Amino acid sequence: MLDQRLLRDNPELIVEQLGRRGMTLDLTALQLIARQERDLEQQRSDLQAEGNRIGRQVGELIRGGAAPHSPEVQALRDRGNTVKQQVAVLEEEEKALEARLRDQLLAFPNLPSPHCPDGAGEAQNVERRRWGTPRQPLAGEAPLEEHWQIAERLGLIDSERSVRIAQSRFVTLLGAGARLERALISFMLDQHASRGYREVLPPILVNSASLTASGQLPKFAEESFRCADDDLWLTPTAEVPITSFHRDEILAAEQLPLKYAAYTPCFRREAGSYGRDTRGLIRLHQFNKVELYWFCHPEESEAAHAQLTADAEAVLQALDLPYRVLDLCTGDLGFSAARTFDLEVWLPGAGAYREISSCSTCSEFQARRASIRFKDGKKTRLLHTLNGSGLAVGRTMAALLETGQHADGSVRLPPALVPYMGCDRLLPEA
RNA sequence: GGAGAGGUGGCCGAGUGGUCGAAGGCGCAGCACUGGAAAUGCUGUAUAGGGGCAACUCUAUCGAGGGUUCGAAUCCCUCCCUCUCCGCCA
Repeated sequence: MLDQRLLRDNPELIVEQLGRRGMTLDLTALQLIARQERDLEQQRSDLQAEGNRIGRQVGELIRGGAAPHSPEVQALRDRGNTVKQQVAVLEEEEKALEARLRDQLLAFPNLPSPHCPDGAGEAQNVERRRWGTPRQPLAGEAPLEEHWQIAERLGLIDSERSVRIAQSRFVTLLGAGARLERALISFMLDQHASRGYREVLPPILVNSASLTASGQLPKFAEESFRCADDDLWLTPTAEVPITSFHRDEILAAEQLPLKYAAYTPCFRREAGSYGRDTRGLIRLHQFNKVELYWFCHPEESEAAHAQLTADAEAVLQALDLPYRVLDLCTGDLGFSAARTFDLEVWLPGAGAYREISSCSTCSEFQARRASIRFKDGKKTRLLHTLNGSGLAVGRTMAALLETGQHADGSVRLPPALVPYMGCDRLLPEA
């Protein structure tokens, strides 16, 4: 959420910075509401001060021996009632303005970081670096298979029966496929734990306040699954429960940074993506993800962002999966993010880089929505939140299958996974 | 799901209509004492918003929301949550 004071005092900055996202805004009306709201608040609290004075006077008079129904006391009572009515009227107006203001403020995305490259859309994302050598088909070799072909051939997934259980865009993992998923989750969590992250296993049903705090609500309600009879939703990412883990808290500066690594299933409706990535593990309504999350001091968030991204990259490196890092431009930035590095893994079968992690700093945007602060000396300040996938598990499996595919039909696994899998390759079922 | 008890500041805990944002204690911070520390003493120690250069000041907040009253932590209503017992259950 944006700062109300910024809206009142310097709306030009908001217009300019959201302009970098491609938004055209006129905030004069909203600024007026914000100022009216403040003026009303001033009037109302002055009136309340008078009411408090009257109340105190009545108390003093009665304690001093005045009869409760003497004309003097009665006059004060009458004035008190008048004041009360006036306050009620002002309060109602004030609440209405406040609600309008909040609704609108909640719908604005975060201001992009000054370091975020300007651009209109994904074509303007800036590639920062590459790691590893993308596997290409050898001359004369058969074309490389896509992961879903490999997975079906090896009996690792069953998509058709999953439709029977749920609907399309769900998969069932089987045998070595199920085991590989589990191995990857353990491997990722172990690696992050060894790098200073505290492991978390949060609730995966979350309430509306939690979704609002991290930015999915109110604008993106159609992206999440909702439980009809409760104020509960299936979490679209562990970012949601972790943000709200510390909602309404004031942390000590010495506690920062707090670093969490959480495995959760994630649920997304993927509205508007019909026909895209319909096969395999790339785009599902339910997928597993290990999420990295930092709560940190505002002055340290830029370094934290680099570190968090490096921690996500370390997983790809440990798995020998080539990737590149994109610095998302302002036009491609997510709602809550001030700056985002996407990690794109190389999929040899598809012959393309595909997003496998998105590492964002949300500056104080989520902290303000969730009211998460820390004591900076005498002052209480909003902290910064950062999140990144470390990694999306299904997509990691897809990359491993395509990268490790062998002419004999098997899939070679990277050495790091051997202790978790108990084997170094996946073989066709006998 | 049924029955009962309860939700007060970082924590414990007092407070059943009148200067209560809230006694007391613990914790924490500063100062004094000390060679240093302990002990002791003194002082300070919530959040949000508004006004002011500042000192400071006004308003709100005792689970949440409404109500009664000139005045509510205290009385009434609704909701939420926690605990205990019973039921059910992995």
